[in-house]
Amino acid sequence: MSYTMVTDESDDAMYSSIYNESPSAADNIGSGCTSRGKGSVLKKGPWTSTEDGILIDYVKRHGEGNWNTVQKHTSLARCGKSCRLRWANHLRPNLKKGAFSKEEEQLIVEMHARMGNKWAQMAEHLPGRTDNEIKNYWNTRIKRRQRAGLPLYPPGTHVEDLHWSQQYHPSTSNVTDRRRHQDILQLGNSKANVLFDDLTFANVLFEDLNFATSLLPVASDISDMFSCNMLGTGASSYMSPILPSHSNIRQAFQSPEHFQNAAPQKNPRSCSISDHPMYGNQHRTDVMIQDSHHTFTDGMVPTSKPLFGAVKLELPSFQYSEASGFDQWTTPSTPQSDLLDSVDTYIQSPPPLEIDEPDCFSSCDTGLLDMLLHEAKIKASAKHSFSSTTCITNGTQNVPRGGETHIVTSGAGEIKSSSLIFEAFAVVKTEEMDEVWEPKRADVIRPDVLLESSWQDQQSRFGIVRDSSSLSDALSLLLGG
DNA sequence: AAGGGGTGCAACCGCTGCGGG
DNA sequence: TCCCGCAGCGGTTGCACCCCT
Repeated sequence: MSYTMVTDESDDAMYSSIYNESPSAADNIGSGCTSRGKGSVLKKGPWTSTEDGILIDYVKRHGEGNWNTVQKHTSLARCGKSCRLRWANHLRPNLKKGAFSKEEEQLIVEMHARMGNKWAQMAEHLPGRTDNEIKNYWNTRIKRRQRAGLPLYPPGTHVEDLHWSQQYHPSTSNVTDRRRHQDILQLGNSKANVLFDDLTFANVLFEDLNFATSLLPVASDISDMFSCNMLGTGASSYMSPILPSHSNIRQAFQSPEHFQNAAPQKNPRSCSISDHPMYGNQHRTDVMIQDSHHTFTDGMVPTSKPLFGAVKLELPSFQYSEASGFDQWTTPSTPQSDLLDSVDTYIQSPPPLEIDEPDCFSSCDTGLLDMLLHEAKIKASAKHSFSSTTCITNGTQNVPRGGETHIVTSGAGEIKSSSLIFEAFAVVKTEEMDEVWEPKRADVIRPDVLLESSWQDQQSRFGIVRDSSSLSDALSLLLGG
């Protein structure tokens, strides 16, 4: 749908009446445009063609910038911000109108996976497109995919599996990002919230299970199953992830060293989530799904509205510094060393901690494990064609495909996947809220830890040669092997 | 045909960063 | 160093249009 909001001359008069003379006109003066040049009330609302012409003429004569002087030098009763926006989004030359092309759509998806809601930065890589356009597109896309029950990122776009970790990495999330998350959640501190922790982990699990989709054909199904069974929503796996409040994270990780100090360095096995300020002392958080117009449960949640236990679901953003050279990334022929390094590190690294309770699964088994395994067997038996060298970049454009370098062999990926699946069972277990759960492997699925120290470091630090055999066995079970 | 909800675009709002005085 | 104004960004809202019943 495409239509212009420019009104004709008669509308101009109408809007003059509405915005400048109506009793409510003063109410239309937002704090963003408070100046009242020439003693007149600044106009708001849709632009008229006359106003457009005036602005275009002004820019021709004076160039862009100095938007606040537009009102002084012209008859426009618009604030500078409004002028700038109008020019940038509609009037400036070389603007590309119309629907996004497939290439543009894919680029947006991949950029969002990498950048998060950095619309302006995305617009820089889409000539002729504005940040507003991209933002609107993304928001509607989110809703579309949400309605369709699809994951936000199409299969094959796996960078999102990384940026969850990246976003929670204290040293890489910038101040602005952190600030913007301050109002995500207002969680109290009175008592431990096991469910909050559970859902947090569950979210990570879903992400990782989706990640594992390319490695494990059954993983996505498992993920969906999890979302239905664990959360009881019946929605897609992306419907109701719960993330910890960033403000809490900020408190917990005021410095990179903070976690290291607080983390169970001495004896990781003795780590309890409740030991850490990030995970301890959380209120129980229930899942609230809003799905009304302009309310996003996926990717964006209005932060100006009170959230009852709901969390801003801004998708994990694989935030890169501007200096990281995004252009390189957009050029397929250029080595994607940074991204791929992350990918490879993330995927190929085995879980850092062993499952130290041999009876974990039995004690944690709520029946879901059996169901999962059963389901996995069925699916695996139906998918004999599963290759042990599944390319993790299947379907993505910018991550090079194929080639040993970028292919994750079944070993590590499987280990991770199965490990994460098993992680979930501890999570499932704790849905029985009456029990006090003391996770022994909290830092296994804490992305900040995963980033803070490499998997390999974790291994060496904890003196763990990963118990990969058990996990491989588990995977074999999942695959019906 | 009508109306009510959904959809998508345009514009506004609040905030931050930055540069100049 | 501080203050102030401007530019820009991201989130949010308003509203015209679409579509379904």
